[in-house]
Amino acid sequence: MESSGEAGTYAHDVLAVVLRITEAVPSVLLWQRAREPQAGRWSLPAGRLGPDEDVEASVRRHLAEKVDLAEVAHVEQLGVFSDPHRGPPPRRVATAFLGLVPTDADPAVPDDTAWHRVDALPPTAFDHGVITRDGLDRLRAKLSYTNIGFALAPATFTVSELRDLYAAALGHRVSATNLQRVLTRRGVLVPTGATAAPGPAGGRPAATFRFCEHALRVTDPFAALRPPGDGG
Amino acid sequence: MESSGEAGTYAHDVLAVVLRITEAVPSVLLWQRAREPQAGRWSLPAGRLGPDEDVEASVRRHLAEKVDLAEVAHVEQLGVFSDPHRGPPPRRVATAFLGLVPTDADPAVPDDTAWHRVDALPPTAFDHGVITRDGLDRLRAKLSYTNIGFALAPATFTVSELRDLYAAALGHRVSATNLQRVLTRRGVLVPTGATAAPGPAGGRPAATFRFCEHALRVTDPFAALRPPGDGG
DNA sequence: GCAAAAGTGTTTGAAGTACACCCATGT
DNA sequence: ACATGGGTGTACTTCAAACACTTTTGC
Repeated sequence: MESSGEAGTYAHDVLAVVLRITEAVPSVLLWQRAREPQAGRWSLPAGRLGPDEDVEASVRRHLAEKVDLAEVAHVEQLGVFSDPHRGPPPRRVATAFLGLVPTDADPAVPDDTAWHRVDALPPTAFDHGVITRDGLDRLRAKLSYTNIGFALAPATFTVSELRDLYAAALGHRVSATNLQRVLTRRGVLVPTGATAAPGPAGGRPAATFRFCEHALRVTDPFAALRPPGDGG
Repeated sequence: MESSGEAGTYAHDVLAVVLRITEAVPSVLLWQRAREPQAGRWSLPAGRLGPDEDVEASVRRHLAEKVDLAEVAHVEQLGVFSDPHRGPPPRRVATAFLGLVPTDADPAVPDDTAWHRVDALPPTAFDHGVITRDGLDRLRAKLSYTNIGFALAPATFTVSELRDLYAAALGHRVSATNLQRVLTRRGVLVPTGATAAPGPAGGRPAATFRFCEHALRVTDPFAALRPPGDGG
């Protein structure tokens, strides 16, 4: 048992929506609660904020218990969830993060932990279903105006493979032709020079690419109201 | 004096970057600390998260002590600031918000509180300078792809007046011609039918407009990778 | 009439979608 | 040969910036 602490102080949790594209659909990393509260339901990886770390360091520390951190290609803050009744007392405040894992990493996970398709979530604990949805919305938005794809894609890939990743994440068809042009114009894709072998049915060998940078960059900063003399 | 509370719990603060365009420049609402820590320095409006409120309710409650809440046209979460050394012990975690006040409101503020131009901030307490910058960056970004201008503009206005607001907030020249076309095309401006009287130097009377909605709406959701058959 | 400010028309360019067509490989 | 998938070329659309020109006022 734990007491509720001094008046005006709250346990602060950090939690992570870790997404990965699997089987042409986004999946989120969840673990099944063995004990109350909410035994049997599925939770996002989470943990208590420690005294000598900020929330980002904390979420990385806790994530390391569920996945190899080296395979989490990007982490960013989603926001604070603080409804006083978001869980049973004592009251907890949580800072949520979005984490992304490339498809070529297949991190080992503990027995109680598994990837779940976001379109068919199992019963989730507390507000974790809502938070997962927020994470996916953030990813979808940023695919359009940043290079965040680097965190979903393998080290090298063909445009077709990348197209499938984007289509899975966005939930709608994506044209390989246009995807290549958009990302090339923005300078986020670099050809490796190598080509991939065709499949068993034949076809022209595909050129392979990689992302130029592996840090988040906004590639389409504003659609309108740019400073004068800035092109357009 | 206050103790540091039970291990693993932290005081949670909420604070607000309240912005308003004054004298053709963005200003932020700050109050001067009378007591240690950081006596004499200027702080963002802030307060402790209460036991029965979420962070947004809390920031509204604390803001009400500094400004008339009815004059804050928009509030949104910026993020969590949690560096263990962002202030003196005991450690405090803070959720920051952005608040916007229209130019036609001139809220009464307490004696210790004043608007300060963001381009000439006085010495700020803790990390409040950085947080202020974050708030301004958020405002600038959203001016381009949302209708957030409604929260800066008076109830009705001419396009010239609106142009001056946008230019002040963005920090660069804005063309009234193009501003009107962009906002009209997006359906965020509505003509009132009335016209404003010309100034003493003459000139054609300006038509007046108002914002169609007074809730935040994303008007330019994605520049690229839209679903097929969605125009383009 | 003239200056000042508002507003419209039009040109230019960039970005993105759609689609036709060519290329390289396997069987 | 021909099917299969990869890639380029190009037309079309939308959006927004730039700028010339017209409109309506005060003096």
